[in-house]
Amino acid sequence: MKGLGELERTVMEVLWARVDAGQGAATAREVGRALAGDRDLAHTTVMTVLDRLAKKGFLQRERDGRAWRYRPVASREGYVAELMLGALDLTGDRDAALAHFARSVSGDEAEVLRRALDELTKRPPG
Amino acid sequence: MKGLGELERTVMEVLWARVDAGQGAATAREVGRALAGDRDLAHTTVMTVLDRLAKKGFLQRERDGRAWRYRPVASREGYVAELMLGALDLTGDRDAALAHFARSVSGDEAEVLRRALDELTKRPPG
DNA sequence: AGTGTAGTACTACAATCAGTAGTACTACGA
DNA sequence: TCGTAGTACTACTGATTGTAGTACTACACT
Repeated sequence: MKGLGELERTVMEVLWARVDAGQGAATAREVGRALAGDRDLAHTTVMTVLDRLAKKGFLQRERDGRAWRYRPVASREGYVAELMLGALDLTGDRDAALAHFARSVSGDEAEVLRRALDELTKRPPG
Repeated sequence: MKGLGELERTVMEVLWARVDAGQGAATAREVGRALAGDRDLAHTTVMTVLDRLAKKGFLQRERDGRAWRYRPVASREGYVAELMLGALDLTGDRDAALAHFARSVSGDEAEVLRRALDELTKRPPG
């Protein structure tokens, strides 16, 4: 799993937020507008980033008239989980790394993990 | 947390293996020898990588005569756990990402996680 | 029909990072 | 004093990312 740059992640964030808001895929123009204020990027810059993201497989695009609409392929959580799994792959001893990780999260987060694992037991993954 | 390059990680691997083997910090020459066969790098290349790793805070170095000896600051597991935590920081909703992650590991790994979390309960982190 | 606007594809350029290594200089043992 | 090991410093290259310009096309409105 490749990491993304700062701007690339910001753009993904915009797209994910739209998913959360129940809005669909966005055009470059829309992403640019969402970014305006924060960053004042040239329209082509936004297009380039969107295009690269799509080429890297993070976005899927579909035509809407002459324009393209982009939507995230994975959820934000899915992406983060992928990154974490990728980190895990960097070591020979995944179990040791996992155990170490479990010990490094906060108490509340440990609870979240426990609960998710419990759910797993009740309703095994499909 | 910055990610490391391929060679950088390989070098860290050599140093971590030495820790596992109960050998201490290594000189550039020793790292180079450990790498030989796999890769045939110039001595200065190894030195450069070691130096960069130290500047990035992954290695600590101490004098041994005229030479430097390098040793990892963190354990392999600690490093991986840091990476995973870093990925987690990329999202606003850490809990959702954690839960997603818990659901994406294999059954055996879920078990490892559970056990580590159980240990946490018995013997809280200090 | 002509013109402006939005949209695309293609190209480009600078900065940073990582892999790789050379050079110049120093210290030490034979 | 000569070779060897070691360091510090510098450098080059390719890939990635942020950033954006240019050229061309489609469409709507006057």
